[in-house]
Amino acid sequence: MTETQPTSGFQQLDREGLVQRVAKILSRAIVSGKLAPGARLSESVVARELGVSRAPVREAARLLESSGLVISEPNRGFFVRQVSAKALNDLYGLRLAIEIAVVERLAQNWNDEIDETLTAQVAELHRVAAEETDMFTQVEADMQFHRLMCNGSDNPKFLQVFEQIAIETEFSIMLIGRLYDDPTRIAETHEPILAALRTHDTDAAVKAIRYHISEAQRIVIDQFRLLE
Amino acid sequence: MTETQPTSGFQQLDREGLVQRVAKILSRAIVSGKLAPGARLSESVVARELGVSRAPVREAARLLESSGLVISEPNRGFFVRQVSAKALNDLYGLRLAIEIAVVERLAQNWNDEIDETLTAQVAELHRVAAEETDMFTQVEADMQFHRLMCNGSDNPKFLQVFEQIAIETEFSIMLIGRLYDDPTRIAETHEPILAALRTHDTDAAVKAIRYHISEAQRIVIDQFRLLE
DNA sequence: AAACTGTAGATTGTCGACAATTTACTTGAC
DNA sequence: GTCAAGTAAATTGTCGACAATCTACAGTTT
Repeated sequence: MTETQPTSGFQQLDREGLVQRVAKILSRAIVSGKLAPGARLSESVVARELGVSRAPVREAARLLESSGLVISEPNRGFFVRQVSAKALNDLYGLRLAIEIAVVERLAQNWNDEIDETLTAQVAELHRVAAEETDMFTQVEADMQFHRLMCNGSDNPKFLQVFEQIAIETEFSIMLIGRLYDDPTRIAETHEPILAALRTHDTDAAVKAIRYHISEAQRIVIDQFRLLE
Repeated sequence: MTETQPTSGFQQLDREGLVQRVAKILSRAIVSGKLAPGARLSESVVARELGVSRAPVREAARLLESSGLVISEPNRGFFVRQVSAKALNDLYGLRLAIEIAVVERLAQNWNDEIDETLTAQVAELHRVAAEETDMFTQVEADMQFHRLMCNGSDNPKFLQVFEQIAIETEFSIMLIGRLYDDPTRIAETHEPILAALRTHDTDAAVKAIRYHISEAQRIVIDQFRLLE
């Protein structure tokens, strides 16, 4: 429906604006830990380093502000956000609320397409666990499973909030510096959720997701407190 | 704790930036319906009308974008968001998920201060209903009750998401143009929630909020469909 | 007539410069 | 030595101008 001209196999060339590119670079720098929490994000410095003017940098920073990676203080500039154990804990609280609603819907609107997608993602989880890939890949694969669930809920709002949560969560996990648990075990703990959804058992699915998120929360928070 | 200089009763004079002021003006214009959904938000026109340069207008528009009032199309500018019945329905779905989590917490962490605050707000609801104030005031008072609940949940994340929801909801209700229900009845339907919370009855509170939100959802959506 | 091409006007995207504000440092009084 | 006031450098806030892009309309071809 979107493809109007399937004549030649030309690939859509990069039409994303300067602002988006700057935002991506900055967000990578923050999530990967190159910019420590609390660090000042100087417009002039970033602009000079990237060889652009300050205007796109400012807009990119505003974008990052709305995804919660940086905060702006009037007349003082942008700073990489400080995360506290409490804030991280609260984040998981929000995530639980969202994901409970999502699995409730999924259990009712279950179909083969979603089944296939989620099953494949659990397989992917096992694959990256076995191959012992880097932490970023592991965390991303985990998040992707939950993202797919939100996407399958048929409510874009859940996905929208989840994306925000995902960015902050990854940010915090990267801060911890190492994976919080055995990757294989993480892969396995997704299976009860899937099993419950397959049988349209709403209560079991809610219980499974509640357990899953709470476990992740406990482990991450424990690890995080060690840094404070 | 925030007051460091309680010497004289001076009021904090307007230190909020130009961006915030522009954002507030635009947001008022959109929510009040002066700018119809789908309308283009021309930077140059707005800048000229307000007597400022385009830079602050752009930033304000970005701010509004993150609160969901406008959307930006690259190289084409900003447009007032179109809302569909489905989107509005989804919004209430998200709101329900959040508020369920909020009342669960409130039922457990109940204290006199919150009790007092919420009771006062229900009284306020009855007051504005009796005085037959304008719709905006009515809706705002309703939202304030739920905002106070989120605020009392001791999880700023819930409040943050709620604020986003509140803006979009008010926007949609203003679109409908008239109040969706009898104000007095609205005021009354908040009481079961409060009653359940007072007795720390989590299940009853969840049931009450579920009923409350679902009713509002049903009424608003029905009204909204008439516009489409 | 329908569809493509080209051009002119308008709008957004980006930039460098100046004004306003904050920050760091120095100076001076107690 | 400590604290306050004053000053200079650095940084953000805002602006007007130019470049890149889009939109609409006219002209041309089939």
